Order: sequence, then C-alpha cells, then structure tokens
Amino acid sequence: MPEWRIAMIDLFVSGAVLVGLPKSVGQIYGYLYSAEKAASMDQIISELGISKGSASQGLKFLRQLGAVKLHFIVGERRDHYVAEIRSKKLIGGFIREKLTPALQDGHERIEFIRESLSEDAQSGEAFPQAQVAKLETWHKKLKLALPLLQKILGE
Amino acid sequence: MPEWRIAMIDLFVSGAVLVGLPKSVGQIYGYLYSAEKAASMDQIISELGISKGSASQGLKFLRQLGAVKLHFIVGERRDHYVAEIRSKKLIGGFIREKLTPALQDGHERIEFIRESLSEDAQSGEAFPQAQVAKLETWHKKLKLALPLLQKILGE
DNA sequence: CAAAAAGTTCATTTTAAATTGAACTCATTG
DNA sequence: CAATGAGTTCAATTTAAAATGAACTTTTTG
Repeated sequence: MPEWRIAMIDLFVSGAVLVGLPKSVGQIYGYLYSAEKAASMDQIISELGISKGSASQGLKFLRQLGAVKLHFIVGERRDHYVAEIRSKKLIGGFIREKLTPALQDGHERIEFIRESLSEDAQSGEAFPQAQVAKLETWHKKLKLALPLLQKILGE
Repeated sequence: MPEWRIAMIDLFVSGAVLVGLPKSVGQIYGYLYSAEKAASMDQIISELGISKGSASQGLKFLRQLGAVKLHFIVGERRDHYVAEIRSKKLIGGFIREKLTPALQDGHERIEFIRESLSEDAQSGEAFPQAQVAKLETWHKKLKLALPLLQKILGE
C-alpha cells in the first residue's frame, strides 16, 4: 500500500478516535475512502490486517451510519462495499445514530433530577432549582445546534 | 449526598465521556457545578471517593479549560474551587484546548499526504488527488464551523 | 528553620473498551 | 442435499487509557 494511502487511513483513524469511535471503524472507512473501487470484506481484512469480527462489526456500524454502502457486482458472490463521501450523509448519520440518542438520554436524566428534587422536601431550595434550570438551557441549545451543524457541515 | 446531586454528577460524567474526557473530570465538574459554595480538593476527594492524583490532575485540566476557577477564601490555607458555568467560557475552552489542536493536527496530516503524493511518481493520478482535495474541503468546513459553534452555544 | 500540610508527579495497577477467533447461521452450488 | 463459502455473533483476550497512591516538591506556620 502506498504511503499516501497509509497516511490517509491514519487520518481517518484519528478522526474516528476523536469522535469516540473505535480505531477499526476509522481504518475501514479510510480504506474504502482511499479505494478506487468497491472492496470485499476479505480484502479489508487482509490489507488492514484486522480480524473477521472487527471487519464485520465495523462494516455493520458504518452501514447503519450510512457512511458505507453495499455495492453489488454481477457474478461476484461476496458483498462489496464503497465509502459514502457526501458530507451531508456522513454528518446526518452521526447526528442520527450518536448525537440525537445522547441528547435524548440527557433529557431523561434532567427529568429524573427534576423529579428527585420535587420529591425531596428538603431540596425545595433555590440553588438546586437554578442549577437544573441551567441544565435545561444547555439541553435546548444543543438540540437547536444539531440542525445548524447539519446545515454548516452538510454539503 | 442527595439523590438529585448524584444524578446531576452522573449527567456530567456522561457528558464528559461523550466528548472524550475522563469520567473523573466529569465527576469533579459535576460536583462543583452542584455545590452551593467553593470546595477544596479534600472535599472533592472524600465526597467523590476518588484519589488525590485524579483530583489534582482533573482540577488542573479543568482550570486549563477554564471550566473551574480558583476561589480564595480568607483565613483558609487550602485552595478552593468553583465551577465556571458560563457556556461561552466552557465551549471556548473546549474549542481552544481540544478542537483547535485536533484540527491543526489534521491539517498537518493532509499536508503530509499531499507531499507523499507528489513524491510518488506513480501516484500522479486523478483519484488520490481528488480524495485529498475532498479532505481539504472537510478541513475548511470544520475550521469554519468552530466560530459558529462558539456563537450558537456560547451565551 | 524544622515540621506539617497542601499539592503535584509519575510508575504501577486497574478498568473499560476494542479486538480476536472459534463456533455458529445462512446462503450458494455442484 | 451435502459441502463449501460468506458473514455474524459472542466469550475470551488484548490493549489503551484512566485511576491509584507513594514519593516528591512547594508552601505555610509555630
């Protein structure tokens, strides 16, 4: 594999790690991004030197995200994959699969804190109420930011 | 510690982990966020049950970020800390300490790929050139997005 | 200025997460 | 319809990162 391609894959590994994804996911996406034509899982495994399990799980996740697509080749038995490069799709998938669920979880946790506060008679005080209120402001801001992020980074 | 406070600290732990920071950093910030007055490292250690090392390093990092500030109390020997709650400061610190360096690193890696390509005579082809060009588009977009993020989330 | 207290550092240990690979299911074909 | 091949799953292992705590430095005070 040429040096430029190794460096390109490495860049995607860094990016993946930055956003909390496994290294192998970055490797696979980087491999497909830097591939001129669709590749099979076998090729990914042998060229990256990763296990069948990692390849299978990584591809599954990337497909869920919409960052990798199946590409059927006539007369070929095994599945082939290509990288989706449109930023709109990539950022959209990440928002849908990772950010939105995290925000949803945050919302539920804030709800729980509110309930906790109202049940605990001793905590009818101003301070905790004020802190929860600030959390809610944060939550709203973040929720508002997602579509804007999508707009800025997508296409 | 009341239930609401434990849940609030937990929420910050989730947030910290989401953006790639250690659990202990989330715990410390959450503790200070939910504290009515400034707290010493001792209090943090005993109430959260974490080690001196984690507390010291976590506080150091949070101060670098600007998410925690020293608060001097007259007649008190030990340092006391308070949480900075202004979103402008928090997001600003995160962009400065984490996102900007990551983007800078990305830029250097793209440069390296470009050099690699021009040195490798065989790679004077259209495809790798096109892929690097796309990376540069991504880089520019992300660079542009930071101040907008700051604007959306800050204050 | 000696002793105690506060805070930092970093080699070692622990923990959580990713990776592996063997066993499995499902699909294909001779 | 047996046998081969492709792809998935998941318990066990490996790895990387975080947490620990003892040794250290710095600061304070009697």
